[in-house]
Order: sequence, then C-alpha cells, then structure tokens
Amino acid sequence: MGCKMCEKTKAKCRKGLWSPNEDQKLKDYILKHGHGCWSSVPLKAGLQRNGKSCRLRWINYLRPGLKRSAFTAEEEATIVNFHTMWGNKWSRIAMYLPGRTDNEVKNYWNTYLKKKLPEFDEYPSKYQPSSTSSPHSDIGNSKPKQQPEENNIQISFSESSISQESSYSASPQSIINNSNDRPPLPKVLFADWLSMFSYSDQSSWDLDGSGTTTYRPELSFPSPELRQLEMVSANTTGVHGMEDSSIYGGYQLQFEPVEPIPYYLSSLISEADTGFELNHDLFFYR
DNA sequence: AAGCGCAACAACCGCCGCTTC
DNA sequence: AGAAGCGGCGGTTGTTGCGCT
Repeated sequence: MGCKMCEKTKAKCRKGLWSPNEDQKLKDYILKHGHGCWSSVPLKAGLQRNGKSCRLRWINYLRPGLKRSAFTAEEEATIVNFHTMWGNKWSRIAMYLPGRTDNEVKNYWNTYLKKKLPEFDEYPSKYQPSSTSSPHSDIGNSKPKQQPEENNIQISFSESSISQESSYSASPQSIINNSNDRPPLPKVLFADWLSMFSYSDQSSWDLDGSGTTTYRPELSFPSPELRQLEMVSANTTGVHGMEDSSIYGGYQLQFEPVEPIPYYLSSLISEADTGFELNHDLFFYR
C-alpha cells in the first residue's frame, strides 16, 4: 500500500541523510502550516522525500522539545524498568521520557544498556528492587516475559509515592495491564501547541538552523491558552468524559477525557520539565 | 598521517492497526 | 464488508565519528 502523493514522485524520492537545507525546508513548512497529512508534506514543502521520511525526520530530530543531551541515570533506570515490564515497546517507554524519542530509546538500549546487563544482573536491586527475575530475561522478545505483580513497579519512585496516587482510580497494575497502559491524557494538536508557545522565547528552538534543537523551558512562559489547559487539567480529577472540541484561532482544539497523572509517574519528571511531554506530533499534559 | 574497527546515531523497511470510503 | 490510505511501531541496516594502532 502506498502513498499516492509519493507514488507520483517515487522516482524523485531522495534517501539517506538529510541535508541542512532539507531540514530547514521541512522545519519552516511545519512550523508555519503544521504537518497535516504527512504524504502531502514533501510536495508542499518542496522536498524530494516521501511523507514517512519527513515524519521520521520531524519526530526524531527536528521537532521542538527534544533533548540532545546524554541520558541521565534516572532516564536509564526508567528505560530498564519499563523495558522489564513492557519489553521492546520503545514508543511506550519513550512516553515517560520527556524529550526522548522511541528511536533514541531504542538506540540507547541496543548500543549501551544491553551491554550493561552484567552490571544490572550484579546489582539488580539498584534498578529492580522487587523483581525476582532477571530484568533482561526478555531481550529479543517483544513480549515481556514478566508481568508485573501488584504494586511492584519500582523505578525511582517509592511505595509511598505510589500510595499517594490514590486519587487516580486505577491501580498501577491496571495501568500497565490495561490495553491503554497509561492514563489518558489531554491531547493538543500540533497547531494548537504551536500557537500556545507563541508567547515563548522561540530562540530556544534553534530556528536559526544551527543544528541544536534545544528547548529551554526556563526561558519560556506558557501562553494564556497553555496555562488555561494546565488549570483545566489540574482540576479535572474525576472529570471523566470531558470532551471539548472547538475552533480556536482557526485551529481545532481537541481534548480527550482527562485523568490525573499518577503521582509515581509525575515524580519522574524533573523540575525543569515544561509540564508537557512531546509525544511525536502531539503534546500531552503531565 | 593513514587505516582499521567499533560504537553511536540516523534513517529505511516492512508490517500492523485504524480510519475512511 | 472489504479495500485503500495513512500513521505508527519495531527491527534492521547504513552512515558517521572517534579512538586505537
């Protein structure tokens, strides 16, 4: 199954590494128009790439908010522990690592963490205090061997912190075993997010194309819309089923039913966190 | 300085699931 | 109901950079 747009221009589709010029074109286009239908992006942006390639490039490299720094010990522990629970569900794991992409997490695992297995086995308590099996017994197996027992989710959060998430209706286990596997979060379309950050210091986005895409939250202030969303989310404990679709500033705002983030997950977020997590082309409120 | 090997990262490929018609 | 389009995901491969000899 192919993309009509791309099939039309298949012969012209470039492959391989992206040039700075291509990056700039893609970035300019998406920042201005949003991506919309990915298959039409290359055509509209004047790129000889297919839509998938553009999407990947945006998600993994160009989008604002990406961390380009080395993984911290906390992030490392998060990866190890979630990998224990979920296996090679990189995108799911990446959801809990703000500013990290699934590709980045995957690469980090394959090139670095895998090799640290002996260390993990030697000091399992460092990463997996309550686990009785090797945290890496499922390597190479996309299905996690070990299903978490109740309340034994142990990352950098403590049992007491888990208990503090009692306002969340689902238990940690249900979060994991649930097909959704994570609490539903408000969804903001890219265009909305973009307009929300119009108040922010956009110099932090590397709009000059210097190659460093670093978001510096300390330099930015959320717009009123963003703060409003934050307030809504902060007060929506039990406001299940809230659905608000409206037209705002020419863009459609969509909110999914909101549930509070479990305390133990929020503890993973650093103080410098913006309050939003990029999930590919969407932002999720934490 | 050049060649080689390895590690890290970037990107592609193919499959799958969801949505739309 | 089924086919087609599309986005997303995970595995794999290609490329680059760096250290060592």
